[in-house]
Amino acid sequence: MARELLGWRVVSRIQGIRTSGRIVETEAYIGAHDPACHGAAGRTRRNRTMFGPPGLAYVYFIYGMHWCFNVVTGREGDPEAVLIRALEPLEGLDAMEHRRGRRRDLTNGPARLCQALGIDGTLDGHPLDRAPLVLEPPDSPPAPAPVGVSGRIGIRKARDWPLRFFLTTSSHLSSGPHLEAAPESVMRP
DNA sequence: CGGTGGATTCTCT
DNA sequence: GAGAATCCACCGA
Repeated sequence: MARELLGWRVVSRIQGIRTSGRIVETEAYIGAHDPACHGAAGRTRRNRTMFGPPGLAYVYFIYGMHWCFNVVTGREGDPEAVLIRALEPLEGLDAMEHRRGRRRDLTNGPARLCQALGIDGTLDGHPLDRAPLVLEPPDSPPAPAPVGVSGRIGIRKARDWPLRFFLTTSSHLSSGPHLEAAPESVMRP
């Protein structure tokens, strides 16, 4: 599902402002046997949405100041989700710039894209087939694009599991030292 | 450009 | 009380 979601669009309508972006980078968190998955240690108040039915938004707060947005993908009871790590901005660029307080680096990072689209904890558990936060499929047929795979970013446990997926030609991927940290783990299907 | 450390709050042990 | 699926300002080259 993490690979499949590349090319889909995330559309938000927050405070009457429409913003959207195309998914270019994702990470998979694959359930109770995945040590890096929030659901690995069982159901808690924080991660309960992960255990719900697929199609919900799992939004969690991290590092004292950031929100991150996941798409719940597992069956009810299975804590599986896809973290949306980067978008290509499409609509509402001015609103994104205003929310982010800068004109670059609007959506290249999981917390950055949440800030740009106005996503916060009030949307945790929201079904993604309706406003104010909607997941839309790509235009059919989707243009073929090379997909890169690497280890996941910013975690300690199971860091080398090849569960990060990205459109290699995108100029909107998450930046920083992480991207170059493990070039040998990047492969082309 | 790369490296470093601070911000800041919530959750669970 | 530790640590977290992060970001940003700042530093030096």
